[in-house]
Amino acid sequence: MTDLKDHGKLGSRDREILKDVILTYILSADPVSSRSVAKHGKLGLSAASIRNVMADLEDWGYLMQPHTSAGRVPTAAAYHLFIGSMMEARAVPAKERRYIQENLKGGAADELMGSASHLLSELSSQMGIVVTPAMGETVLKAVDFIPVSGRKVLCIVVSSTGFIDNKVIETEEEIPREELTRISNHLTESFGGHTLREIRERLVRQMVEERAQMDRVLARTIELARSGFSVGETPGVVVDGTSMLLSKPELSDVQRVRRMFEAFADKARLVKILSQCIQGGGVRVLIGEDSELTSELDFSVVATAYAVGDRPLGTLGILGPSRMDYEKIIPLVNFLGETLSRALAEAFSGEPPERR
Amino acid sequence: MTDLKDHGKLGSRDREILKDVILTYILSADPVSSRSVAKHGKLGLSAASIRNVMADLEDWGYLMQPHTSAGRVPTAAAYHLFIGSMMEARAVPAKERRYIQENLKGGAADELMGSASHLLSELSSQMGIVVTPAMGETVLKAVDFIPVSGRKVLCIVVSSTGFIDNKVIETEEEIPREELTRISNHLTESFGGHTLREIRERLVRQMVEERAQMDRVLARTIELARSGFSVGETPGVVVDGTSMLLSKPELSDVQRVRRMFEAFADKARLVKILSQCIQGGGVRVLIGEDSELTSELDFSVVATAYAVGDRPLGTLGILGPSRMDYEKIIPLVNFLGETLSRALAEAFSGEPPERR
DNA sequence: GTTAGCACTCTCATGCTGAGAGTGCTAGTT
DNA sequence: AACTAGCACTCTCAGCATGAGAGTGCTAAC
Repeated sequence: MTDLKDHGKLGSRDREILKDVILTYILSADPVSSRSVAKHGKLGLSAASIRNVMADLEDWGYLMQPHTSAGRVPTAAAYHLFIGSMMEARAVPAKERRYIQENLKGGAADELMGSASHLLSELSSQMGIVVTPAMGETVLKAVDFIPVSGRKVLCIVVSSTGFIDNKVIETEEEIPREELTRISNHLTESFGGHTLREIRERLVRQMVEERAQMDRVLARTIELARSGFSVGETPGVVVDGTSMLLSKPELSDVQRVRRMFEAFADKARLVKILSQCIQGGGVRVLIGEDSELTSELDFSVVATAYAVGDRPLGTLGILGPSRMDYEKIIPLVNFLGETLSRALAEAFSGEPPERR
Repeated sequence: MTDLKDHGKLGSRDREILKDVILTYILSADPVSSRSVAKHGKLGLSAASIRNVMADLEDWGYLMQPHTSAGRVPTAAAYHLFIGSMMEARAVPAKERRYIQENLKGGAADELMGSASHLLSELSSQMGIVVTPAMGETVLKAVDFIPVSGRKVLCIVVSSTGFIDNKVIETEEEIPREELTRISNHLTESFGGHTLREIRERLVRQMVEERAQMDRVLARTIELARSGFSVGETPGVVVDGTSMLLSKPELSDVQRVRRMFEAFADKARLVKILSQCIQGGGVRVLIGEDSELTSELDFSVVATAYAVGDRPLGTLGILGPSRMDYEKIIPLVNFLGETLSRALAEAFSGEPPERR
């Protein structure tokens, strides 16, 4: 708004006070008054002096008052500054670590997604979100074709990380069971280890090149693979703990609750927001202004990517009012990202990857 | 509350007035006054006479007033009476029929569940719920075992109606890929057409009887089948249109919204409520008193079972404030149940079943 | 059996008031 | 020059009274 450039101008006392305000506000949800900072704060200043500083902080765009003579509330800029350079992350307590690891052990990939989402919401008291990989980007482990009836075939695709997707496709002619089995074995063996997208592209190229001398089996193989592998182009979203948000004071108004739900009904938007976090490692935080959804509601997103090896699969994170305990939540999201990555890798390779 | 036994005592005029009150209330959500019935109603009675009747109806437990000098509101008993003997069901309009049929055509079983739930909520403006079959009760179409790593095997079970469930199981020793394929073929061929529960039971019996002379392959088969077929014992729930409910005037209080969400977080309870409807054909309506959830919130459930052949698979229905348009919603739920059943049967048999 | 009339009750929106909280400013202190 | 005490000012919020409006119940007349 005003001079955000002079971060540097913030003296150490200004920073100390801003930090105090933010921490208090995160805890209380009420606008913070100069008096309460003076009392609670470590620096032995009077309320009046604090007031001066807070007025400056407001000029610089870090604080705002809901109305004259309410206390002051941190802005998005303040949170950014707080997270970037004044926060002291609190490591995830051993107890929670153990709890997470126990609940994220073994199981099929889709169960892992559910557990991760639930853990996020439970441990952060916010809404937990996990974006599952778009099948097209995953590495093929196995294919199976099951004749359903007539020319309909159920195609089941298993990714190397244990995700499963399926689709009913309709072939041009009825294909006998044995041939389906042969084809699926063939595809599994020759294409395992590549992404579905790669495979599709390769098959299409092959089809164009060899159109002339294709035999029937090859033609059928290509037909099946082309339609079958178009499975799950769009990633899914697993959400948990919506009711957590309802107890937050910022959602005491039904209108806001409604707007929130309408926003969430559009899963594609959630995916888009979360996906902003997939690039680059580590945890990313989106506050207010960064997206339509969060700004309208004064919400924030803390998210990170999970991956197997160097292949990013999806994102996971939490969503809640901007006023949240970043010192706890950022390490939590980080840890969950790592643990989920490891759990998936484990399912893949069979052995736990070496720990650093 | 008071003499509900003398339903018979309701004269035709009483019934007419009660019906008017219910219809008006469903439309307006406001307590309805004697005056409005007198004006709007067909019978040319004065407000005073209507008042007398309404006082009687209150004594008999069909109406209640939120407070003296508000209008009156129908009780659960009134709704039951209305649905049982005074409602005129409005057939689903042809346009909606077509819309439903188009959206419930083909596709894999899990997509069908999602579509059905969405259609329910969209067309009723209430929350749509579909309970998916517990895998244990479905008929086996095919099994597949895919080696994951070491002794871990991914077991994929396909039901004859196209539902898929999967599970990672850990075997006692590593089993080579070819043997897994042989075993899955064997199981698929010899047990297709039976329910998972039956198969498990039969295998366990077999294991006990032949314990002595079991060869290794048989032992492994039984091991795999036992653990693999324990898949999906509990049914799933697909919910859609939660935000629809938020616009209802009865949820203008955040506390209620919160209680509702907390109730819904417990999917098991939803399943239990909906499952009360699975027995007996047709549509069932639960109003208020019938369950903890609905009574606390003044909600109702309209649900029916869907089935393939004579085998009931799951239930589907809507949930919303008791004040809902039963004349429209009951036929809607009924039609959706039939259409979903047919769609699933079609996927199963390949041909649309004969129509009556 | 029906209706008109009227007193009564209850809710709800409105406006007022005083208490409380918090600020901004100024003048005085260190 | 930095800090603080004091004070006037502003804004919110809860409580209260008030009056309009809606709806009922009852009674007496048709």
